[in-house]
Amino acid sequence: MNQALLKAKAGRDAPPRRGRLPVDKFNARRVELAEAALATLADVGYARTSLREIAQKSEFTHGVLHYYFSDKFDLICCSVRYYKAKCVTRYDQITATARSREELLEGFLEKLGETIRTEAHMHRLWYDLRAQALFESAFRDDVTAIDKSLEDMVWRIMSRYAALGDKQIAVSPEALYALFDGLFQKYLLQHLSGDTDAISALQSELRRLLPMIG
Amino acid sequence: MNQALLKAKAGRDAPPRRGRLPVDKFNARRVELAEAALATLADVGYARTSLREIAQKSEFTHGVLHYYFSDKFDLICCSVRYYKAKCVTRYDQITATARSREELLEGFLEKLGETIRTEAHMHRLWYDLRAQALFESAFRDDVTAIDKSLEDMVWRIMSRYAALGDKQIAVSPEALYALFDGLFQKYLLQHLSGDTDAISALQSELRRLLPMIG
DNA sequence: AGAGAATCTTGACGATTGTCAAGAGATCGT
DNA sequence: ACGATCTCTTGACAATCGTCAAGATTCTCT
Repeated sequence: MNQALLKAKAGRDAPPRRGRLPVDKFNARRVELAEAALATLADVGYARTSLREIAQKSEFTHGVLHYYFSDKFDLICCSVRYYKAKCVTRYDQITATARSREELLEGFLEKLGETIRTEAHMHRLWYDLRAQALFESAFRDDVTAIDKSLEDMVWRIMSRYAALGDKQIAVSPEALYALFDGLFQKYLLQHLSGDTDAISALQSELRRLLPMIG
Repeated sequence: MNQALLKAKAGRDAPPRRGRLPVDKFNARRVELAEAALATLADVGYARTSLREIAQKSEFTHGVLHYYFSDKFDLICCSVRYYKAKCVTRYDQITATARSREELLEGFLEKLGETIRTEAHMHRLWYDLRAQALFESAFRDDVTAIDKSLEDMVWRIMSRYAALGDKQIAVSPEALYALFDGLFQKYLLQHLSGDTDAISALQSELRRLLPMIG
């Protein structure tokens, strides 16, 4: 067992220094296992996520998790950080290319509906982890950072939308994100409950709302 | 062991028929244990709430929980329903007595700050349970009902606020609740993270927002 | 090819979990 | 006061949990 590695694992943020060379291979496997952890979290929720179930979603056995992570917490924290990158660029394409308010609005709503339809489990993972941060201080910094980047994402979309209409945004970034997030969470629950109209209800709610805000 | 009781426990909603008389005493103890469950959920979160820890917060031992509830799920569902009644009347007093927009706004913000300061653990319990409902369908009906009654509560406050200024509310009840809820959750996390300015930040955010909405 | 390091599997450990059965204690009608 | 019923405790169970150590396997470099 590599002693330098263990030290790196203990400190939960520094990139691990390997004895030999392939530090990328090591990190690649960490990411691979983090993805398995995210899949498990999305499937059964934080409360019922176990290391053995995570390992079962990877191509390894449960013992390997303690080779790449110091403990369960380290693994889940790493997964949460990895999750962050996947969220925040979802609407950048449509924001950059849309040439009218209508085009931006409809493109955004289309993407929004699609992500609820196809990634609902990933989204509920996020709300679960954010709730865990209310109890577990080790999650708070990461969760707050993700929240902030989502807020920024929403603000970017709305800024472009307002600019296309030569308008000003009427509310603060916090309030805007709170509004979007609260609505998203509500209709996500409806969608997961089997309500087939949930997505279109969210879309028409936002179609009414956005012109009022900016 | 009472067979009729067991049957009542199996069906998770019907009021249990007892062999003898004191059906109220039976329900009173259920409520007592549900309160211990809520205290545990507020303390450690859903993921780490165990029956033994719940019993430890009551004056009984863990075995009694299976006398009053068919299983852990039944207990937590019952606790969630009991929780509902405690939330929705918090602002009724100030809504009824306030004689001006200013008085209502400041009274509301005062109560809001107070409940974050003194009942933060209870509030995080709610966000945890609502996240669990995204995974566990057995929670969904209760959670949706509680969400609705909170939405109604917010709408009542805002309606009164708008009426005192002879104005109309500019948004839908869903959007209004989403906005309040999203902001509340954000600043609750800040408050629990040790940010002593979180409450006043929420208050000034709402002070700016409410006059715009109605 | 062979030595040594890196990677992964296996199996075990102590602790904790939900559940339940057996029985002790309390309470009630008679 | 006694017997029946309700209430609660105790202790056990099988399962599952995170963790870790020992060893098998694979990879890498000379």
